[in-house]
Amino acid sequence: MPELPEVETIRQTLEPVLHGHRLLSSHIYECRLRWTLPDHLFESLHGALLLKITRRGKYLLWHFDVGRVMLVHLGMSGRLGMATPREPLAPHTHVTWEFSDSPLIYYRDPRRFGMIDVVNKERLNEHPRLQLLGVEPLSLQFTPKTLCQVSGHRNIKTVLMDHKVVAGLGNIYVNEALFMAGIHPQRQQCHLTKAECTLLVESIKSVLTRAIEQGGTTLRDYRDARGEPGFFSLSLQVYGRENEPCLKCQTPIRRSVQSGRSTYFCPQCQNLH
DNA sequence: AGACCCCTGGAC
DNA sequence: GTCCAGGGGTCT
Repeated sequence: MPELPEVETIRQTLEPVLHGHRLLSSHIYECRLRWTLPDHLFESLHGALLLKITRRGKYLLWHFDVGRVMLVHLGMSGRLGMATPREPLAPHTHVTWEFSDSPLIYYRDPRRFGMIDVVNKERLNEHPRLQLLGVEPLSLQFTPKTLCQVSGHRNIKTVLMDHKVVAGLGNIYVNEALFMAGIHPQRQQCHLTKAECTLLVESIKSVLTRAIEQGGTTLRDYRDARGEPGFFSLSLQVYGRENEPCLKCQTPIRRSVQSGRSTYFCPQCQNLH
């Protein structure tokens, strides 16, 4: 479900509620996630003050004043939200956290592809899920060079989906950025011109920035931490538009499958050579 | 690079 | 019933 703009929107809607509040208690209702939650995972955080929530790729990092950090990844169907203490928990609720003077925070994940972990601050960058992540796409470190330096003959869509190269992109925004840049998803990365790499980097930054401004993309069930949907769905140019006319040239949008994921593109506007 | 795996739920 | 889904880890 959530790609970088959705995770960032959740961060932005959750942090103002929790920052400066103390974690009083937590409860694990369902320990089966991508990796099973240990019984006492959150114990070291009880009584700790939440300093801030940051984001790295699609991971949310909850920094506590005891030198511990909680990592949360939402997988495909994970959701962080707020509930009143009395209301019954929705199905597939894995964890709830009770913070001082705050609504009850829950994590819910029907497909169980998400993960939650807690680590020492000093060990954060060595965490197996973080240490191999590439650059942040909205940072100054993400440049045309990032794409040029990748070795091999992979197609450009696969390269952009590779979090070791650039962290946080997903299927929606890769499709959208490639359309915006006029680059066919099956182009070999090593055959892109410098100008195309530049345009692609600009397109990625542009589409992510606009998506964050719209609160992300709600296709089915994505909601921010307040329960609000995202409105970038209204701005999608190719994703999910198979057989619909290209918004630039009217040619029907095509769908193919690359690495098991749907790829949407305009065969007219997106150059293969 | 690609196939397969992990899961549930919704559309058809 | 079948197919599909915004994730990614782990094998060959």
